[in-house]
Amino acid sequence: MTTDPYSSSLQGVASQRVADILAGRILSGELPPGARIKQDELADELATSRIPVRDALRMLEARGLVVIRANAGARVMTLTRRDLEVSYEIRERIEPLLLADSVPHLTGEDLADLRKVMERNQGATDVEEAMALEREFHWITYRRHSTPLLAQIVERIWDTTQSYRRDYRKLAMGHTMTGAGRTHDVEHQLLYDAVAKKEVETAQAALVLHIRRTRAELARHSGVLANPGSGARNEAG
Amino acid sequence: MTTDPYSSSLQGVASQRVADILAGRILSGELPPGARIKQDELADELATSRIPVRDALRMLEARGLVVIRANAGARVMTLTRRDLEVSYEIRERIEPLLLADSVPHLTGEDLADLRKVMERNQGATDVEEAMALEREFHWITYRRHSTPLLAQIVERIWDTTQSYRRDYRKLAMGHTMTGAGRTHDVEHQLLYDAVAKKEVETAQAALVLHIRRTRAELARHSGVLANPGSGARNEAG
DNA sequence: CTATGCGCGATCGTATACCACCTGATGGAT
DNA sequence: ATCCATCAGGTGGTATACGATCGCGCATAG
Repeated sequence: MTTDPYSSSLQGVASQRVADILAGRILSGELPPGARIKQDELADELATSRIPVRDALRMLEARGLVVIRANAGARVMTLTRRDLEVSYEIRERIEPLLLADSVPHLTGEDLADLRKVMERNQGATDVEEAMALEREFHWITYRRHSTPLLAQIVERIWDTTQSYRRDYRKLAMGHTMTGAGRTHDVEHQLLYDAVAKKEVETAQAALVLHIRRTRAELARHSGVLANPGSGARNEAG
Repeated sequence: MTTDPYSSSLQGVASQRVADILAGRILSGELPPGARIKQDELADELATSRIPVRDALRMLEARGLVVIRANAGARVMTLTRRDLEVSYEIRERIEPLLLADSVPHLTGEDLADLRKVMERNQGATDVEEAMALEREFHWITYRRHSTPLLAQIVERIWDTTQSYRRDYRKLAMGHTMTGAGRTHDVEHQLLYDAVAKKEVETAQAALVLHIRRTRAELARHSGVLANPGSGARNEAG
């Protein structure tokens, strides 16, 4: 039970329940990018009718987790290498905004939580655990934001890129465990220190560094990761 | 007719048709922020059942145009002053990315279109016309992008802020028609010149200036515009 | 052997009817 | 005057049915 920064409450509403379950499966990698999602099948499995399933799919489309094509079904969102690259460029530019909005209002307890997660992360060896902790770490720094709009955009990007980050981590774990892993930890430490001291601009710089280096790392390895990039300029019907 | 980066055609699909109509009403201001949307009513009016209407509402929720609360109905998205401010800060940071991605690939015809729209805009006095031309102008500069993800985010922000921009323009038209209006035109000219010369960084700078100044202008007048801002830090169930 | 077109099945989209539940408002009791 | 209970409107969900559309395999032509 990780403290997922997303997870909406509302248990009684079937569509929300379906959406949560589906989102979990996508974010956990159980449903990989490109996987087809059949409405009947899912409705049957979750003991509900197709309407909540359809509603859930629309909700997930809103979050960028699935893509729906009329009469052709829903599939888990796929990103091209370029999309992934762009996602990081966007993060680099807007997450500092979210951070600056939150940091001044973080409490002592928030900082304690942050430190705890950071330290647990430094000892983590399991990919799933590391991903969850990484996510939690950053979202604690964003915890006291007052800009849901911005947070939603950021979260959406985290969600849509999650599967690809996982693929990378699994790949990287084999041969860079000590090198890249350590750098990652150092960056977290830098970010934590700046956040704890409420040095907003330093924290922003640390965050940008962190995101940019991760992007570069990911780009370096993206050759082996799948994806038939369509180098098309805009779309035309 | 703005160059919508997605806008699926598909006329046969009722839900898409409903979504398009609803989006039009919201963007035109016919349905102002906060307006309630009743499913039965809309279904009846458009001679369809509630299912396509629900689907359409979910689609519009995905675009950030409406907000759906379980059992409490759908309403046109409302932004607080803070949301509006943040929207502009986001635009300031990510639209230059989109611009840089597109400008190098703009054709001579694109530039001709751009110039045409700019000149028509300089003579426009009608608020609706000016808004449409403003939108078209910028989207022509983005026309040759290859990053639908980024374009989608940008378009979403344009959509959700449209009603508020309209309110401002209507307000400003009365007493700043010559002052602010001229500045606006000059900025467009600066952007156009840089784009035409394919000076990407200059164009980006001009764009940032344009967005930032618009934001400042809007903030200055936002006092009179509605909105009961909830100064709450994050949400808590 | 490859390419083109056809047709059928699997799914999706939509319609209808009905019940269950939530929300907001109305009105009465303290 | 404030608070709580009740009630209608409206949405969420279920069940069922049927037309429309897309993918894919198969037959046929080159």
